[in-house]
Amino acid sequence: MGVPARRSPLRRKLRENLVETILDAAEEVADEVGLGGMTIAAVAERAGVAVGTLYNYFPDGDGILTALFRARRTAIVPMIAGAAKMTKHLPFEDRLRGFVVRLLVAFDQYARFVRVAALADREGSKRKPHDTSLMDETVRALEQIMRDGARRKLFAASRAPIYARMLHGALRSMYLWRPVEARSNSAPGDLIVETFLHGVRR
Amino acid sequence: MGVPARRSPLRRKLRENLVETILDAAEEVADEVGLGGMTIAAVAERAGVAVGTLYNYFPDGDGILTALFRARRTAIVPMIAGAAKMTKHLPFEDRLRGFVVRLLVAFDQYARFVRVAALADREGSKRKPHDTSLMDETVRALEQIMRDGARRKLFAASRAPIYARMLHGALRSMYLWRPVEARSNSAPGDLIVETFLHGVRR
Amino acid sequence: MGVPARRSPLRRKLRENLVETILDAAEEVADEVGLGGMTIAAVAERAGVAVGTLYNYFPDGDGILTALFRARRTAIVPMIAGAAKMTKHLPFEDRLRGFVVRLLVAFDQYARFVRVAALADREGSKRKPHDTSLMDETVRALEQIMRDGARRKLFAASRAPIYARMLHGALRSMYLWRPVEARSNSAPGDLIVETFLHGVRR
Amino acid sequence: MGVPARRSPLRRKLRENLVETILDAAEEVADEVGLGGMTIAAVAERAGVAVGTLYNYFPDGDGILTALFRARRTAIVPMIAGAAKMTKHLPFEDRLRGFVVRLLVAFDQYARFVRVAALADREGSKRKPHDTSLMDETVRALEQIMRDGARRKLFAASRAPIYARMLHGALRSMYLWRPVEARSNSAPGDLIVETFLHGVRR
DNA sequence: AATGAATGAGTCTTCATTCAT
DNA sequence: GATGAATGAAGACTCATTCAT
Repeated sequence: MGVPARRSPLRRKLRENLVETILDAAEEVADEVGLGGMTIAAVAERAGVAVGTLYNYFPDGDGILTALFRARRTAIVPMIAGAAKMTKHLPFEDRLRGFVVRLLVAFDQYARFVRVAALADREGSKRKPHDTSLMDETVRALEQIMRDGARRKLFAASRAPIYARMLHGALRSMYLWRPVEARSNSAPGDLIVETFLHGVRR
Repeated sequence: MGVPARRSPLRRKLRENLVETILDAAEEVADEVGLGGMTIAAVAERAGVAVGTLYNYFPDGDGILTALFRARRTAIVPMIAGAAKMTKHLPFEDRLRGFVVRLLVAFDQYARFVRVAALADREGSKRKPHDTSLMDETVRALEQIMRDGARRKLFAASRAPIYARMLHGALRSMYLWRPVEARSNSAPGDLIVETFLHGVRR
Repeated sequence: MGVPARRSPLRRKLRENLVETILDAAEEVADEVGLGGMTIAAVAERAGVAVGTLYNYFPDGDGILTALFRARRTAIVPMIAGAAKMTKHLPFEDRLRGFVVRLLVAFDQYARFVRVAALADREGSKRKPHDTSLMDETVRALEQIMRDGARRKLFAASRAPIYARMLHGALRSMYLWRPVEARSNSAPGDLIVETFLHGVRR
Repeated sequence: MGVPARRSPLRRKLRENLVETILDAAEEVADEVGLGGMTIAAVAERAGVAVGTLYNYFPDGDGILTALFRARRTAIVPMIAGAAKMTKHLPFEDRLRGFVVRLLVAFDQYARFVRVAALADREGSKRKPHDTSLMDETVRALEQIMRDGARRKLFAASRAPIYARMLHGALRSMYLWRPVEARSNSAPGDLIVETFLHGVRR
């Protein structure tokens, strides 16, 4: 089955929030064996419930993933949107710095899911393509900030979408790589942003 | 026991080179439904042969993917290595520009596979993790160029790996996005490189 | 993905003891079409369950046969060993008579399996060679009794293994033939033993 | 495939007698991996010909076995019949001794096939039950001899079939066991016959 | 006549989903 | 609601048989 086992008595954290327990389990399993390697049985076992129980809360296997992506999105997207909004009044460079710092903080808070989502964007699994809103939202927020920069005549408006993707990709690459290194180190993110900003400057 | 065979009116294009036909079919299918969604039957149908025929050329399903990755790697990695070597004598900035141009040309030549490989790096499918040498090789070449830049005192040596990943991620992101747009447009790649180079400059 | 389940109107006789139901089904099928002709689907159908159910109880097809041989061995071998032990104190001839009578009673109780096992000893099927302990155990017990006879100077010790195999083969041949005739007839077995005993006498 | 390989140049013993070459190959393979484990490809490889060639000589896979059994029967049955006939004039005991000696000589001449046939009698393979004439013929000849003995009032006529099977089984068991030991040793066979004869005597 | 690649039906095995308890 | 055994469609793989060369 690929997934270790960890026997049932765990996760009994009160039937109170079984939905969240199941989503956590799915997230863990997906992180360990990949979306394509995830099985309903493994999720149920990790959650400490019977498979049938999953179907009391979700219509089917994809429903679990859909819900997981929705739940995390509901938590993370406002943080991204908030980061964009809270820095709205700042000059372009400070805004980008502030946004990215907040973005990475948010991502670290949901590190496991971000890992799952980052590897799932457009993933080639047998499952239906899932919600990519995390990436989409990040790119969208970055694009908005870039358009802001363009509006301030720092660069041509046509560059905004490319810059947004450039920075997104750079951060993603760093993010997926960093785990190997020490965590909770914001230096790489800072370096990327500063390099980008300097590069954008006239 | 057993039943007659019927002559297939299907693609008989290159019965001469069935292995390549099968690999192409696998590449197409993987590009369309993802590595995890790929089935032996789909590959066989796309290749215009019976399932049994695949097993005359490959030990099993994973063997097809292994061969696909090996075949493409054999074609692409030398192009990457060659791009790195051919630009060895150039000053840092010119070298990076030259390398990336050649890199993107190579990738465009193998666009479908690059898409498959880019989405498969570290993918979480039920299949064994496959050859990631395409990404690895690209990052490695970029890192070497970056170390070259560090040697020329353009930036601290400790930044080389981060810069390599930064640029790699930026290019990947642009590459996976661009397909939607017009192809054969080197502008986004140029913009990314120039922005990066300017950002790195003192 | 996946499709509904239908309540099976089939043999629900001992849902309580599905393992034994499955082993019985395998035994029946093997007796009818041979070990090599046995298919998982046939066993499942005979047992009145879906194929998937077999895999809830056994790791794979061979696992079913392994379990069948183990189960029957567990039941029969002690009967053989018991027959040998219970007759230990008797003089050679009486011992052999007593042993064979008990042996045949035991075999008649497990007639179907004995038939399967007798035809499977050293069988050349595509399946892994299975437990041959039934034959082995019988020959071993006979050999021990024969050594007992040799110890009592009834014949040379070197003859014990040959005599054991001689009697075993004679009984096997009779056993596999008799089914065609009336069962529950101990006469042929008695005749064989008496003939053998007389033949051994000086 | 189970069967080693032994590359093609062998067995070129002149296309003269391809049929016999193929039958020999089938016999060897069956002896090594069992009837159930035998594949057409293995037989073809062992025979040093292409699979298609087999179908020029036999209608299908079973046809090869049918032909093998027929060919060997054609060779062996006359030897058995001859042994029975040549000893016809002898008194019962001498006749049985003479017959068995000749029988075992014949069997040793076709040891490989006898092994295959002995394990195949009623074998549980996925193949149709095959010609069992070797066993049948042996039992038949023994039965005839036994009836001869009964006619001479040495024992009741009803015992003839049982005695025939008894002796057949005893010899079979010894025969399948002996290979482990030194071959070309007629002592066990003699012992069995003498013991039987003594046992039958009043 | 010989070849052996191609064929595809038949089997085994997995796992999402159901539902009686 | 929770349970988990039962279900069977779907996918992987094997190998007897065919037939173009």
